[in-house]
Amino acid sequence: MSAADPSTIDGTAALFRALAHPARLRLLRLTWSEALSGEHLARLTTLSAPTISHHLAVLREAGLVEVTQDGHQRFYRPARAALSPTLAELVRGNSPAGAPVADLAAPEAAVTDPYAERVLRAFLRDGRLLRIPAQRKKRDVVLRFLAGLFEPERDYPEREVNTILGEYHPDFFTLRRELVGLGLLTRTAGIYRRPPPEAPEGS
Amino acid sequence: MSAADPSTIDGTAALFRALAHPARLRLLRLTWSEALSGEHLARLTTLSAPTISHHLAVLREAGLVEVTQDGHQRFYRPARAALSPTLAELVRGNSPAGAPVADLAAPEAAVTDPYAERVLRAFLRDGRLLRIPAQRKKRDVVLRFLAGLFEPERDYPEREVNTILGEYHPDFFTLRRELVGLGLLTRTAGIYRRPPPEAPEGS
DNA sequence: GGCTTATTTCGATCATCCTCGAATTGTTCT
DNA sequence: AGAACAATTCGAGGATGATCGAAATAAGCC
Repeated sequence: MSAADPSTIDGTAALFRALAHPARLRLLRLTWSEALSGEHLARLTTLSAPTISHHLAVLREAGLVEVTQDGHQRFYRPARAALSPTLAELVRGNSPAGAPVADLAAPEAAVTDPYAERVLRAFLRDGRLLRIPAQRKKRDVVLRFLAGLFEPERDYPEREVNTILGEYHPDFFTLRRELVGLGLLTRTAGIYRRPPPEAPEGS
Repeated sequence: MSAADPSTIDGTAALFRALAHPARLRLLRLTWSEALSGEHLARLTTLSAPTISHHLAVLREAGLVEVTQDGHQRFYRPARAALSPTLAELVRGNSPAGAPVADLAAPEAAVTDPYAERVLRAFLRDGRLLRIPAQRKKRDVVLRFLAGLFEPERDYPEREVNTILGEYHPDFFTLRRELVGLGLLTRTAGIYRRPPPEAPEGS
């Protein structure tokens, strides 16, 4: 129930938030060499028992400490594995090894065409578009994939379109223009829609 | 004037605080592959220009982004060096290489005795007491060093004694008891004092 | 069962932070 | 100089978090 998932942006922010208070950093330092009870920690710091309990709960919620119960006191120690990644790995959402992110990847993009799959694998990395393909055929593959991010028949204000496309490439403007140019999105009065899958193009 | 010093606990907390918001994580991600202007970022996210400016200022204050001015816009990119340490290194206050911390080390401990110096170097690491020496001679050296942390002739409530000693070792209780046992601290009515340097012991 | 100790929950207060509209500064172009 | 654009500062609101006293929970001990 705890340990906010660091593969999401909000989860990563929660992890950093748990570390963003000097009292909690001190608790991790004090317990580094040996596990300590909450009451012991309350006396080491100048904080009250409820406050220590609160901070330990935050650290536990973030998966940063491990607890072992003994008698009627609990001993806390840092969860070293959770502290092993670098800031850069966390910021980018990488697992240290290279595990799949695959989360932002494709809400609907059940890609079956082997050629399309190869192109997407080449241009998408970690949920981001490395660059916009220059070749028209490859660019079409990418644009169709991006169109799949939008639910058909739903209204999207321009700002939302920009946000969605911007997750994949900073130049959302070019992507948006090309999507409209191919008819994969339609624009009327500043509102964008993805046409129903039946009629992708008529020419 | 910026870039809160991560060798202090408060500085480290400030660094984590700068990373503890999803909007700022997103900004770092969006600028990872290419530097972007603030206005561009404002359109990629759904945030207003002042809000983006605020978040970029926070990141800059923490030394997490670099700025290059060009025309009348500024391009931001992540400061990768600042993002290279692991969480554990930051929590413990280690520089990744092994640079000196030397800050909590010794307010007054002008150690001149070469033997004492050798003992302290062996048992103190990064401003913490690795373990309490078992040999009496070595333990005396460490206890005399710890006594040097207290100003002579000043009143210390027990809580403050615990805090000061606790910075060096979790078992501040043993340390306190031994300091009193050697007469390096005196205790009267719950108040601790370090006696004047003239008369350390009479036996 | 009562008593003690360690931890947690609750409730309230106070401080900090986020967000944006409006206004300001600084830069480029004409 | 004046217009246009990007960035920042200022001020206000709403939200989140830190801290502690008091009370509740839980686990040993007598």
